Amino acid sequence: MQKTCSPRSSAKRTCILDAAQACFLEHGYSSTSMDMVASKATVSKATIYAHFQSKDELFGAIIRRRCDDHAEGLGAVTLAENLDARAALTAMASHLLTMLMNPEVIGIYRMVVAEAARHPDLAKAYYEAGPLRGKARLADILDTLTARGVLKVPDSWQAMDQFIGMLRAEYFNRALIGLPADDRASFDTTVTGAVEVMLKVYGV
Amino acid sequence: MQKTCSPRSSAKRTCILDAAQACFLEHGYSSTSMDMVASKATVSKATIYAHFQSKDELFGAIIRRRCDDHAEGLGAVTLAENLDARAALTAMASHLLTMLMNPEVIGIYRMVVAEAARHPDLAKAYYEAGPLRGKARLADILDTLTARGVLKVPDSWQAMDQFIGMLRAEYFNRALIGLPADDRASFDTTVTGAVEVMLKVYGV
DNA sequence: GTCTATAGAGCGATAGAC
DNA sequence: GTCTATCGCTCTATAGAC
Repeated sequence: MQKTCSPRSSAKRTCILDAAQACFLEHGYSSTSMDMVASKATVSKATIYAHFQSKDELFGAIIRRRCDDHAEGLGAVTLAENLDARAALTAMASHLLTMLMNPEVIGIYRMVVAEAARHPDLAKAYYEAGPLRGKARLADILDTLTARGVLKVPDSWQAMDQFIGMLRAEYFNRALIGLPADDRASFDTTVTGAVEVMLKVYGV
Repeated sequence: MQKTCSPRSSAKRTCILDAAQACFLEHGYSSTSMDMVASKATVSKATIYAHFQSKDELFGAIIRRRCDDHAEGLGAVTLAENLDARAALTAMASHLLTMLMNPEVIGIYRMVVAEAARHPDLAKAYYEAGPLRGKARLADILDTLTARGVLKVPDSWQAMDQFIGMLRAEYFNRALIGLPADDRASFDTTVTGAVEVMLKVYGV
């Protein structure tokens, strides 16, 4: 469909994206050089510039590609017909926290935070393609549970923010800044605690 | 107390630290050059290297200095004698969220997150000097409120994590990645919502 | 301690052959 | 499209005068 072919999903292009992603995740945006990416992708630097106009554009392409994957991942959170509130909330929580703790997801988030000041447009694209879609999906589930009568959530967006906030608390935050997990806040205590709070506040 | 004097709090040293902090906050660690710092501090680059061995060491000195300030700030959250639970929680929440939204605090946190992979020791120092001290102080307040009989918090550390998590949810997260505030999540709705949840779950 | 000047390395991006 | 070779620039860090 394009003039000089340059297919969006050529093997080389994918190879460059994979290599660049690995480099960015490991060293951050600014500290990753195009030579490093070229070396990792086993192509020449000029080839990279044949596919991507600049380092910034390469960075953006990676963020966009990953966001699509995240969105797919959260779309997979479906709701079995006859789950009670506790089971449904627990499924949502462990699915979400598992995704948040994925090293790739943490790496992308670190980069977005780090480059927020200089790439606000990228942060916006990331937010809308990733977290926002996930939140919408999960708020929808809360509304469904309310409609079924197993929960009573007046404002599903606010409740969702609180739910996600509790899941992204200590356990996730330590991982985000690279600290080892603590005894006091584990995966299970975080999930169970957040679910219990939701049940007490929004249970029928 | 040192050989060649080089006092830790010389005027030039403080001046360099102030300038470097401003540059790091604005451009991030990697994108800040020593020339920029020298220019902003109106000293020569060589003078900076007379006070700090490397760019890394300069970065560390700034983080450490700021952490002391944060700890002081949270130490100021004291508890009036006859506050009820809602008033006490609201005071804690607005004080904490105000501090979190401070551009300097956000900037420092961004840098710690961004450099977490390459400066794990710094992240640890930051966490222990900053968030950990704050959490200990606030968990202590929850215990006091429980002792007074106006709250019933079985595990003050978990409750504190959940409280802080809700405060650091959407409203803070958007600021962290540089997005403008949203209608749905404002300062007031975040504080009020978190307090209401805490009251419903841990109220007497 | 503080300056000017510069070394020495690495960066993003491009030219030109094929 | 892909390569080799290189430009022009900026970076961290240092040398040497004062």
